[in-house]
Amino acid sequence: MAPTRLDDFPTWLLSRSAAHAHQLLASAFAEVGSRGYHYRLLVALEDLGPASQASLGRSAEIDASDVVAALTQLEADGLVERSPDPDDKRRRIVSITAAGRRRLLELDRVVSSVQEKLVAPLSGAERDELVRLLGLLARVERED
Amino acid sequence: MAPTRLDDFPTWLLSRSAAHAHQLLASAFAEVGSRGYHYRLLVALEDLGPASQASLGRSAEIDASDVVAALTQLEADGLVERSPDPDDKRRRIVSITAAGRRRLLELDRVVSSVQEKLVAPLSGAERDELVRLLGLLARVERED
DNA sequence: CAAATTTCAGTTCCACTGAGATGG
DNA sequence: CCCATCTCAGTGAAACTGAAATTT
Repeated sequence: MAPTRLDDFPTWLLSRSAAHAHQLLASAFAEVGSRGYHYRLLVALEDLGPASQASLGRSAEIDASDVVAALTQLEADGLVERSPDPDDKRRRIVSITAAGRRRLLELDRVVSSVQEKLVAPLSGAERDELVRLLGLLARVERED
Repeated sequence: MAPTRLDDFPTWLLSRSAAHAHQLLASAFAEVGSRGYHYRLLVALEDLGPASQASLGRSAEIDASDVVAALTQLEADGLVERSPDPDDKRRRIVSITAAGRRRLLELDRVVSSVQEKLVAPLSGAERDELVRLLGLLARVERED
């Protein structure tokens, strides 16, 4: 055992790779004037259709307090709309606008190109295997 | 292509897994009154022997300004010592103490048990493959 | 009453930037 | 003059906590 080298620890490798991925994503988003939260919320909106802020937060795995601020920005950019829910007055129903859909398609391209850049050193089979293995870790995580 | 689902993106899976790993590590370190930076600096000290703060930072991949604060804590706990470098008065030479070595062994055990917990859902072969694939990503990263 | 939603304010952690002082 | 080192101060994103108001 060589406990002095971090480079074989799964935790270390994961942390390094994720930091790299995060940096690629953050700078790619920044180049088009967006952020990870914005993309994730737009994705959740397309998945769910018009939805409450709380359910969007659960779907995008973003804390409720952060959802408020991010949606305020998206609303200011005309990408989403908030309206009161007539059936439940606690809720505000959020829907994506036409501009929001266009923006999402644009961000999809940005994200896809980042994926490509990230896994560039791997073969097709290796990419699939990486996704499969990480999926196994994520699945267990989710069961906690 | 289904661009609306994040769950197949390597960046997303990496982020989720790394967050999980980080949480496991952080709480394991916290239980014994330590932190990731402390462990990484102690490892770097064992790798390099007595070294300047700047070189420790490069080895542990910790920003110079953060190295200062972390070493101040380690010094307060008696785990490292700082002394002026007679040959280069800009430098402070950091060395690990006997208590620091004992601490490092203890933290090695903590870290090892976290690795085990993290990759528990994978078979031995799968663990090796995950490490290999992440290593490929990390290697390219390092060449930038 | 308990629970859910929205919101604000504040905190923590990590990683970085900028600047200044010292010295090579 | 330029570069490296150490240090402090401050910034910014991500994620969270606590609390309050409203409504179910």
